[in-house]
Amino acid sequence: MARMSSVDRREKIVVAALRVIATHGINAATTRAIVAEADMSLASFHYAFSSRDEMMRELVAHVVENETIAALSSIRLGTDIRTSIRDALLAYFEIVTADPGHEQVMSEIMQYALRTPHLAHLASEQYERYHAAITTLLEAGADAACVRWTIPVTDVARATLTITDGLTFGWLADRDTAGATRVIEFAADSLARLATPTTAQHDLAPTSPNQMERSE
Amino acid sequence: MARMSSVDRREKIVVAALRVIATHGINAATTRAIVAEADMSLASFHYAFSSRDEMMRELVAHVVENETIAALSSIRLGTDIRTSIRDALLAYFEIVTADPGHEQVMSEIMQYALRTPHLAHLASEQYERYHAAITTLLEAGADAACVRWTIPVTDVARATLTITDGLTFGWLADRDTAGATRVIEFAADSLARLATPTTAQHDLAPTSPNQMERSE
DNA sequence: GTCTATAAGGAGATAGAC
DNA sequence: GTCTATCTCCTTATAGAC
Repeated sequence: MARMSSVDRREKIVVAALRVIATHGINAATTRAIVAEADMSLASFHYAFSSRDEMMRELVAHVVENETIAALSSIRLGTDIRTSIRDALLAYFEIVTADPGHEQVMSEIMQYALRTPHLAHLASEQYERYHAAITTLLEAGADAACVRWTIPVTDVARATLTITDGLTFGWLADRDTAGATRVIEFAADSLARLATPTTAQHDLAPTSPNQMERSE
Repeated sequence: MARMSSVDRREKIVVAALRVIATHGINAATTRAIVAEADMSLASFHYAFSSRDEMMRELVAHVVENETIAALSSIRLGTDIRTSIRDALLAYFEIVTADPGHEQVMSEIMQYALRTPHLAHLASEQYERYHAAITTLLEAGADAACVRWTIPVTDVARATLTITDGLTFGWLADRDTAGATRVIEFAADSLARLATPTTAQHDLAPTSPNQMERSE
């Protein structure tokens, strides 16, 4: 095996560990299984990391840093906010169904982090990154559709994140793609109702923002 | 230790295993940790179960059979459907926040089941039970409020389940109770819009109470 | 820097006394 | 039926040759 820099070797190990977790679950991610996947010796592992725990810390950090934007890059925005939301949810959901193992890995790693006191803060940081990314997307979507959100956009983002999490978890449990698709239609309707056209210049809010009239 | 029937001994072991999982996570649920919690010897464990796997199968089945209704028994129905839904979601959410460990255990066990080919069907069965329970509750709520659902009640149930799952997962990650509460308000608004009064005797639907009937 | 060999301990499971 | 003692395998981690 050729020499490689310490950083590359650590990266290689982490990526191999992610593959092992995807295939056999986080419980099977022993150092032996990981070095077999990475095609290196057990000693090389402990040359790169002082312990398995240290590797797991780096793995969680790696996931938090690299996983945020991938699912959102494929989103296209349109001029109708409901359609934009629906398409975005469908695009996300298609990523989930196309690679269920990936979401299962994310979920297992989050659970591992939540169980590990030193890593728990990384789980909430990961969640915060998703939240921020969706917030940005919702703002861009509103601009493109010439609408504004009638409640704080961060609250719209949290509702959206709640729905994507629920869709993911539920589909992993029962694989009911048609049912999930119907929920997406409902969610797109409901979230779109939180937007109102910006063409009217007055910014007078209606008495109950959640019951905004939609232009029919 | 006094003798106990085989069924009692197995039950005692399963309950002890659940306590271990709640305290230290499913990875720490070794046979040794479990028998220590159950205050019995290692040999007694293998007298009751032929293997740890067999115990885990029974544990998952135990959870599936006993966990369904607990969260729903406290729900009270009112005459306003939006309020009923909101109160029910808040009641569920309060159960989650009052005992976060419990939901984490359920989540870990579901994940374990999904990873174990022989047990995967139990995960979907568990999900189906939740789905059925919520369906029943939604039907009773609609009756009490003199409304009917404008889309199949099973679809309303799936949307509701999506939201409760998302609320749970998200709150476990970031513990933002206020944010979750705002999502519940949004969800109650959105779900209530799927109902329409039954006071008018004709079953002619009002003009497009929602867009769910839309299909591509 | 990377390897082989091995230490040290934890895991599931079993044997055999009582 | 329940116990103690033990087997065998697997785990993380390290020592020391090259």
